[in-house]
Amino acid sequence: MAKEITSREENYSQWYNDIVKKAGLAEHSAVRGCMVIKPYGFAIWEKIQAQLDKMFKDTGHVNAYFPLFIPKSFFSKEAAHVEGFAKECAVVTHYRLKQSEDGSGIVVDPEAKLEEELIVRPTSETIIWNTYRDWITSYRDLPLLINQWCNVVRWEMRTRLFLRTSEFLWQEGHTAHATMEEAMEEALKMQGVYAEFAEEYMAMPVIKGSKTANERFAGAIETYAIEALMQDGKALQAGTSHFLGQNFAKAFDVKFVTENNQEEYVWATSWGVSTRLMGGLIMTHSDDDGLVLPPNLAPTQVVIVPIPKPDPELNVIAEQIKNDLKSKGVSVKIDLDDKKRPGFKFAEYEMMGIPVRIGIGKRDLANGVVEIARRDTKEKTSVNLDACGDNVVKLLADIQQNLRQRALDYRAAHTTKVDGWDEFVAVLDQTGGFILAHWDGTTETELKIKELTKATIRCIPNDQSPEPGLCILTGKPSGGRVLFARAY
RNA sequence: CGGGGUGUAGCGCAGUCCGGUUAGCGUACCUGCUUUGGGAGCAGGGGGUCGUAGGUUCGAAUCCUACCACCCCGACCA
Repeated sequence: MAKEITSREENYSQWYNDIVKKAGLAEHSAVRGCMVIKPYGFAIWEKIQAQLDKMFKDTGHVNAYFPLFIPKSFFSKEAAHVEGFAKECAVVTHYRLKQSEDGSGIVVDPEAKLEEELIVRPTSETIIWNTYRDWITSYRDLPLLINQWCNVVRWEMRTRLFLRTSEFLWQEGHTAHATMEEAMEEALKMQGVYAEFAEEYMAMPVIKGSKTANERFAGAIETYAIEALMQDGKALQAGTSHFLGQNFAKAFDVKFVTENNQEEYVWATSWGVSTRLMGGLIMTHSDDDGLVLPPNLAPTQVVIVPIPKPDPELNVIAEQIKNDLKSKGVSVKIDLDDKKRPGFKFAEYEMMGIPVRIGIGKRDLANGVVEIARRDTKEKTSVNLDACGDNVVKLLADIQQNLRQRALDYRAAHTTKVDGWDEFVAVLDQTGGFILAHWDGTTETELKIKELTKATIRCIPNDQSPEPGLCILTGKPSGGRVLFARAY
């Protein structure tokens, strides 16, 4: 019992931390607020990256890379943007160190002060739009559809592994368009890409919606988001896509000439998802035995464990199964470690969330079968050796499907329509989860509700149906329900 | 940034109040033997600037000061 984790019921936060650590995903570093992503955690991130990157390419985007540092003056060109990020920026002021006068160590050389301070990017709109000015002159240059994979820094006061760290990895797409309609369409398209990725690959159901003015990205006209529901009943914003209007084009003077020889400002979008997705992945599926990974994102989908320990006869069979599965596109690992016993390995692979485990023992072999165990339900079945490959392929698809269905069921059971204030408060405290309720549309009311209950408006659902009602707080008229929740 | 807590072997902890042998326990690790179908048993062994830097003292894990990091709860955010 070397690696027990805290149960969700006992302490959800601790459970999350235990999984991140004990599944070998990440750990705290010596640097405040910054994490080390360990090989297994990074392998999952690489799977996420690879799939998203493919989806971006399939929708016509290309990758590029822009600088980590942004001159302070660029940063302050778009008023709302500066205001939104000013409080959490790391600033580079000097470019040299030297031995201190008294020999006690290294100090910042006061003579090496930068003429203009550099901001470590919290997001790259400004440096990118400053560059786009030179790249865009004609309607023929549009649309410009660029993405970059990089790190960003937002100086957070309170951090949690993957969910909120001072430095994190993400991708940010930045596109330029000739018309408002096209930019709007792009922003919605990428919200759709994120939603598809979340549902099909992460098996994490999401609600697509737009943000209220209060929750909108600094500098955006409209922010679209995907919102997921975690197992503790709290919402997680898993991706955002912004329609930026002409705000950045005007701030950085990015104009193009139309077919009719008219000079116009460019329309913009930006969109991003981050390593925060890892947090969502963990909290959507995992259980008290450890991580549970959807097969589509598991670095290793199947592990083969010879029982009681590897020997030539078993290894040959294991190798056959592995080759068969590999030819079917499944990633497989055979555990040839003869120092650890099977029970230990079972627990270890469950902690790591490997979707399928195949046990091969002499007793099985005598009967021409292998034991197949699935991580999501922990069911074990005996399967004929010749049917093993097909069976596992089917099982992986089934696990992917089951995880998604389970998450959908959870969400359905934790989404409540509420019409009165007392009920709103009661549901928040007892059931948690998403609440669909009427709101009068003002920021003032939204903030008041947040102050009273800590719940925020996660989004105005894209598929919101018109329905007259009364605001749960003020009783003023509302045209439709919005999605409330306590959030990460 | 406020309130509370923690920091001693890879991990988990005792010892700290009330300073005084050689800093201990569990686990992990190494060696050997016996084991092996759900986290093996026995025996032996290695591993510590007690978070960092100062200070008090004959003597500091223990007392004092400052700093750093992390955890929990708040305010801010992806």
